[in-house]
Amino acid sequence: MNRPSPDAFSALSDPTRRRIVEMLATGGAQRVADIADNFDMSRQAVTKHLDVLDRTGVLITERRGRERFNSLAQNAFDPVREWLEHYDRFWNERLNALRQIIEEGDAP
Amino acid sequence: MNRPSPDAFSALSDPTRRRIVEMLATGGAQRVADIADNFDMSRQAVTKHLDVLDRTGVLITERRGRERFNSLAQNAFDPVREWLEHYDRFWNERLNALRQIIEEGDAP
DNA sequence: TTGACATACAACCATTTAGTTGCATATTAT
DNA sequence: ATAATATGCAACTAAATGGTTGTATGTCAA
Repeated sequence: MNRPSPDAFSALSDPTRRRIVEMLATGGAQRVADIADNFDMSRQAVTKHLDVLDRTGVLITERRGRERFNSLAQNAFDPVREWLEHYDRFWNERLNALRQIIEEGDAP
Repeated sequence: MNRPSPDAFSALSDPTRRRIVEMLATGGAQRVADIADNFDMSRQAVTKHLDVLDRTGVLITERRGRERFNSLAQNAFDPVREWLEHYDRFWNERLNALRQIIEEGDAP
């Protein structure tokens, strides 16, 4: 009964999951219980978030003995970044067109 | 009874909304009904998505007569891009550390 | 002015999501 | 062997989400 893998976009859509990614990125806790200590919610709730991140490929989970170590995978958010870069091109064009007006209107 | 504004991350998390953004970015339809024509769902459902995008600041809505024109706002996804860029730095560091190993292991 | 058109408003529904609690299992330490 | 620890599994719940339909409102055209 495997749930469908959420995509990177929806993995990112939850603030708790973003905080988890931040923790792992900055070399913080990696074990489930240690990660959960940073949140005001149950360990099981955090586990669920970790599972979501795992299913999207954001996390790599390694079981050593009774402990589960979670670490970041590379390139997991590439689809998101690529999407943004692609459409940023459009926004930048518009931005350039508007920059003058904005600066003129805001400058002291 | 204003609903809380969803952030840019969750605005992006729905594929229908991403397609709407793509349509607007590529100069496609701007009126509600025309946008809705591109989807296999009711116009009202599309309106709800447009409202979500509007509340996050992704869209700018302009009412002219009986028509509503939707266009993209600039910089709406900046928080997302900044977040990604920040943590990409981490991933790139790890990637550099691993590149050698990967290349050595995979090269013919 | 009447009718058609574009949209808004509102109630409702099913599914998903984010959380909970209780209990089971496996591993380590004494 | 026993107890403590780390995690997993499962059932449940509340609220959010993504969709529906029906009706109302304002605007344009004949």
